[in-house]
Amino acid sequence: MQAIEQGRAGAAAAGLTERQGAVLERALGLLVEGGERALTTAGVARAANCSKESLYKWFGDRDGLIAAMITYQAGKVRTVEASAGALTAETLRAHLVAFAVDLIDVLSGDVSLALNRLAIGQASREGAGLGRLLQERGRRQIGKRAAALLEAGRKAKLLAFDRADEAYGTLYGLIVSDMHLRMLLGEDAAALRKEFSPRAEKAVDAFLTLHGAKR
Amino acid sequence: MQAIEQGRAGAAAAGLTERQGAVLERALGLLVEGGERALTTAGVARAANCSKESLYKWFGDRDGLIAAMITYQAGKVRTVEASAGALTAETLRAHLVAFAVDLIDVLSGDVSLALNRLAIGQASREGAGLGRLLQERGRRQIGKRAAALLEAGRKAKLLAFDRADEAYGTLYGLIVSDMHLRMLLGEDAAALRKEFSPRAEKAVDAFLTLHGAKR
DNA sequence: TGCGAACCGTACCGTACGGTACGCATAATT
DNA sequence: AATTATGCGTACCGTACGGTACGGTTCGCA
Repeated sequence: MQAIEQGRAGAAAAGLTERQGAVLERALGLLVEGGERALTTAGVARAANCSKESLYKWFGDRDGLIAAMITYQAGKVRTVEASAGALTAETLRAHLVAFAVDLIDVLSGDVSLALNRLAIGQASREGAGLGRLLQERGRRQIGKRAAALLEAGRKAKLLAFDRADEAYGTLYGLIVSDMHLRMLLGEDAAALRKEFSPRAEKAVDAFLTLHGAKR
Repeated sequence: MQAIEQGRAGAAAAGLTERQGAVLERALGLLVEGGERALTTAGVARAANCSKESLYKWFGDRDGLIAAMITYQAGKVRTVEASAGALTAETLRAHLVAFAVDLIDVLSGDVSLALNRLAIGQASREGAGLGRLLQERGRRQIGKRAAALLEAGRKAKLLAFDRADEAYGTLYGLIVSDMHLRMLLGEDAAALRKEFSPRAEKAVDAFLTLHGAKR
């Protein structure tokens, strides 16, 4: 588990007061606990011991509050930088397996699932603004890490592919398959995550079969 | 495009009046058009020229209406049975590519996306009842077809795998990757589908590289 | 010590929804 | 022809939510 949660970094990164960060934290808690229906302005105000007036002053709008929640949560997720040391076939494989485990950990997290459900629910109206926000903010860190890893593998002549994004898509599909959707639909995330553990190495091996250069 | 839509089959399959099927059709239209917020009992009654009282008599509840919509829609999707003829490497590959295209067609359909969004939105509360319903009803047909195809391929000694469900998971991941989630989050489904077309064969080739016996 | 800004708690308003009840028309049945 | 069932249209009720306004309080600052 290398995805680090830093308590106040999310607030600072988004240019928010510590108090506002605490409010967003409580809002995320409400969302995780009871879904979108629990995310009412009155409920957030009550849970965070602040007034609705402050909520509207700080975030402008209910959608602004949600957007701030997404940005705040994305700011909390930090991924380890790829080690710049020498890359062998074994270390590459280990890094890929670690990436797979971290990816599943992130996708199966309570807050991640709740925010994805919320954004998907709002996707029909409002032109997918929250969806894009979630996609960009959320995938940026994890995607950057994968891209760096793949690029390093290619530079070390351990991987072979034409386009890095396509290779990443293949890796992603092999790792995730339909697990994310099933979790979003309500299947027990913990059970699926446990069931996945032995599959991580298989997925990486499949990816190396497809894109490994020295096999 | 081999997923066939049969007008009244959905109604008959679910034991519904033709009139009730028409009502569900309008309800699906409303849902596709405006998302969950447009799916109000008054709106359905107005759009379908029926009374709210009839809605409650027929479907009991708003959730009952939604469940009926899912069942009705699932009853409309029929997939072609795998041709029982001789299976060569070329015909197997062609069947797999056709399956990939059909799978993306189904997943990117307006109604499918709308129902998935709805079920995901309701997944937090109510113990994932709609989610399971959608998963079982929706995946049954397409999954059965894939299983038959894979099993036939193994029997013809063209494919090699230990567990059919794991192989199917691999195939699914290679085909879909994160396209489904991106569409659910609001990315333009038509654009993604067009972008996917050339990738279908690559996905199948990758699957055959992993599980093809004669390579 | 006096002042102003920020903010909490609460009350309030308009709206919209789920669900129910009633009056009336239409069609089938006896 | 009379009766019954079905169902449409509408009105209604209770509730809950988003958003706004107001009085009182705390805290920093001069």
